[in-house]
Amino acid sequence: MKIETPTEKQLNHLLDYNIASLYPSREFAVEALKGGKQISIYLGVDPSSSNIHLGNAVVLRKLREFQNLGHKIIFLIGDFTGLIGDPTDKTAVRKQLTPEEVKKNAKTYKEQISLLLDFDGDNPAEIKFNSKWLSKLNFEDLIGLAANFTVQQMLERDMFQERIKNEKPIYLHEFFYPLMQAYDCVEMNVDAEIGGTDQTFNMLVGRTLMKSVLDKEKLVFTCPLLVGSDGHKMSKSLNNTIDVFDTPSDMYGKLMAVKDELIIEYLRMCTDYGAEEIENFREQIEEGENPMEIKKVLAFTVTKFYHGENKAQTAEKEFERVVQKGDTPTEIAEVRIDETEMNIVDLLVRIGLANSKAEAKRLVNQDAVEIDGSRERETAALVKITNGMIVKAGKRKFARVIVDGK
RNA sequence: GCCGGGGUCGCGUAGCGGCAAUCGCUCCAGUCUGUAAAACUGGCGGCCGUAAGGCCUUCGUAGGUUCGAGUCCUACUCCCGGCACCA
Repeated sequence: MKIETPTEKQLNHLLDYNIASLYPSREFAVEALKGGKQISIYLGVDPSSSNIHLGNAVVLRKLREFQNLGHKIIFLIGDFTGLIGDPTDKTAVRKQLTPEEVKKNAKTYKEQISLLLDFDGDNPAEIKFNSKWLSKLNFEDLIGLAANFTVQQMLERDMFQERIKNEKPIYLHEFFYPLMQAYDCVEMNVDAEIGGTDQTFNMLVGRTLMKSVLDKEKLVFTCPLLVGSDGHKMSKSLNNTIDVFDTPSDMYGKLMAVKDELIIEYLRMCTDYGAEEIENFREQIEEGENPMEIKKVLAFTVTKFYHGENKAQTAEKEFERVVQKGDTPTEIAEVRIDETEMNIVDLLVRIGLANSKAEAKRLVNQDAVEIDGSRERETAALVKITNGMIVKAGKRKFARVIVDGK
């Protein structure tokens, strides 16, 4: 199928921006893409977590770029591979998902990636599930597949080397993961695959297989990995992800919590700002501009991308009010109480601002508790309960007390 | 099957038979600032007590020894490594 020939600029952006490496080579990719011929490119994702985060979004946005240029996008949900567990970058063996978990996670994916890929229009992205073909393979097929690779090739993988060194187990089934992923490519007969740099090995196994089975040179694009807001690997277990489904204020707040040193990296990987604009931001920070201001641009831009301008603005105003100025948020949880007077510690537990009395006391002793704006320092204090009273514990925990008159 | 290592606060760890129990991370709070960034300080099992303090519960499970057990013994259980068996 013919599509419009990309401009030099589009092509360069596509192949250089937020791309870590290209296989077999950049020249090969240029050749494949400049002719105005539609290629099919896919991204495979394990439904191991139900949330798509900004790290996943880097790759998805790159896919969108391909889509906008007229290329065919396939989003493959690894509902079958998820059952086995990708051994990638795990020192220990990954927990295998139950079919229920896989199903549940896969379900929410489409909604989330609709924010990033176009599922309508005349070139809609397509979703596929690899259980469709992988579950049909029999043992004979599997052996045939496995015969394309040597154990040495599999063991080449850094992570396996690491495990051998540390005397950690490598289970046989872990070799099947790249094999299955490779089979996905063959089955879909795609022209290209994209993924994070952590997927390089798996994607290259697919390249090898396509070459030997279909005599086809599959293009492989790897995207750099976005680090979490704290600078560590972005991972759900480290609790440092920013999810595309986060509420606007959460998203905005989490982005503001990104370390200063990561601002530029986040701008480059999570926004549509071009290289010159980002260079501009970098210079501004270097010249002494308050990084906070740039971070607000980042937070706003990203929040706007996922939630729209209005909600992003609301989130920004809320952040300025609550966090920067220390005011009360507009939305506060309400708690009904039918007492007229309560000990401060009991009150904190009752309205859910503390999990235990000991914790509540700690908060009071740490000067973290305010009632209607005045700080409460005595754990023995009795508090008169008044309707609409606002209790604050720490910077972010608020509750409004509603007197439940009987 | 045999040998060895291990299961302690969310995670990772320390712990001569004698203090809810080390350290790092996360986390929470305060100060400051420029934000929920950075830095600094403090906290981080529960209940009672204004407090000093008291009590209770916790180191895989169940027993035992002991004035006293995370620490010693026995059984069980789960995890990890090696060897053996096997082709």
